[in-house]
Amino acid sequence: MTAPRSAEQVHAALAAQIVQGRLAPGAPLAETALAEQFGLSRTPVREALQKLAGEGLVERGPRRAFVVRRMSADALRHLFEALGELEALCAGMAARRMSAAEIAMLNRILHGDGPGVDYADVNIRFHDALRQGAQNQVLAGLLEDLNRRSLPWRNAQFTQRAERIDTSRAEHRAILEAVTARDADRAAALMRAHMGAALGTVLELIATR
Amino acid sequence: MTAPRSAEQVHAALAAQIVQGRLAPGAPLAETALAEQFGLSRTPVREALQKLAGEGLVERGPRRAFVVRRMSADALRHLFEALGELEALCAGMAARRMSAAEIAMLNRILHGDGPGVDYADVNIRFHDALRQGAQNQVLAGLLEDLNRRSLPWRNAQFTQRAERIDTSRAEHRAILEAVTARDADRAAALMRAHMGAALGTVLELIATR
DNA sequence: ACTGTGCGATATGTATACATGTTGTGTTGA
DNA sequence: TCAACACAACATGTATACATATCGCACAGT
Repeated sequence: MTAPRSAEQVHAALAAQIVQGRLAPGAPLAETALAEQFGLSRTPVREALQKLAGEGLVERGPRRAFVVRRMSADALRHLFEALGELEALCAGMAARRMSAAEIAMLNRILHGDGPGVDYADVNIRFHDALRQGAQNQVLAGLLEDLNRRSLPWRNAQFTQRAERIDTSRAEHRAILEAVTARDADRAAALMRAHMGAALGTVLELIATR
Repeated sequence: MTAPRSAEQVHAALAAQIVQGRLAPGAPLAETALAEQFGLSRTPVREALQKLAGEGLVERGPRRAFVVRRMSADALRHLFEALGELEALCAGMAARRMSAAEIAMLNRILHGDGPGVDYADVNIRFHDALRQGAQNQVLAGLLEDLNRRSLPWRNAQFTQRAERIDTSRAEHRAILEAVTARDADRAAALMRAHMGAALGTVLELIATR
């Protein structure tokens, strides 16, 4: 592992560590320590931390120090609700706007997968395709942002239960059907329910911890 | 007016100038020149520029220099569409969740003001109250963000035509009625139409420029 | 005359030194 | 013994000096 050589690489490295949960919420991010760790001066480290703060992955703690962002149960609910509503919004828009070729691609993502492809991959590609299908770069950017911010908590439980995965697959197929039928309202409602179910289990797991 | 937190003051000053249109899209923001202008070193200026870039008010041009963000017609449409959809989403949620007291306050904002209050103020307070009424800090934050990003173009035409203001007032009252009736779908649809009308005129004005 | 290469200027990226503010601890007084 | 004040240590905020890359211009060669 070659040491990062620029502010952007420091940013990417820290973001990855936070998203993967290798840096727990509340963990201090002292500029001097990180600079020494990355073999750089404080300046690019500072720059990376400020960018992370702007993205909501990091916040200021006591002593104006940067710490990995902590979120209250309420804040988490708000984040997950926003994520679900925006995904639903995009699904509805995608049902109206996706081309036949794009819908065919969506179909291939869900059904064309052999046994070698795991659910997590299909899940990401399915949601990505719908985001693109909404044909609004601003909404896509917002969703990407919310996804990053929620990943640390969604990754807290790595292994989805098998029955939940089966249910999710069925929900994906139902959304695809609604999109194929150009039924925007149904696509949005199904996506809202899908996200609510998926994120609800995460919330429960976090609450019981 | 030199106070501590110089970087934040530079950020606020530049953001205000960009939002007010005093810095035109594409205008170069050289670090050295700004540092001299503010009587500071490049470090806090740099910090402010990076924060502005994270907020989408500034982008990188040739020579890696910062310039005031330019937006294509498509990007502007996407931004305005996202703004309208999120406002509609919040309006629907607010119709379900606002307390009676909050709705009464909304009523006072629209009807309780004398002729001395201008439309722009009422408009801002009305939309703010609805955003708060949705009771989701994340969505409120996203909307605040999109508002900032769109302000440079919304402010391009300072004076609303009188007939448009009257129409907007009527639309506000209709939304308030829907919220009072707890009709989320109607509130959302009315808000979507309201935003579409308000932003549509801006888009036309910019296109004909 | 046009094009390609090389050099120079200028702005950004990085490193380091200095200023400042906060916090924790130790000492002193009641 | 407890509380309050002062000092010291460490972290962030700012300034400055240095490194590096990119763009424009000029000159030379075809």
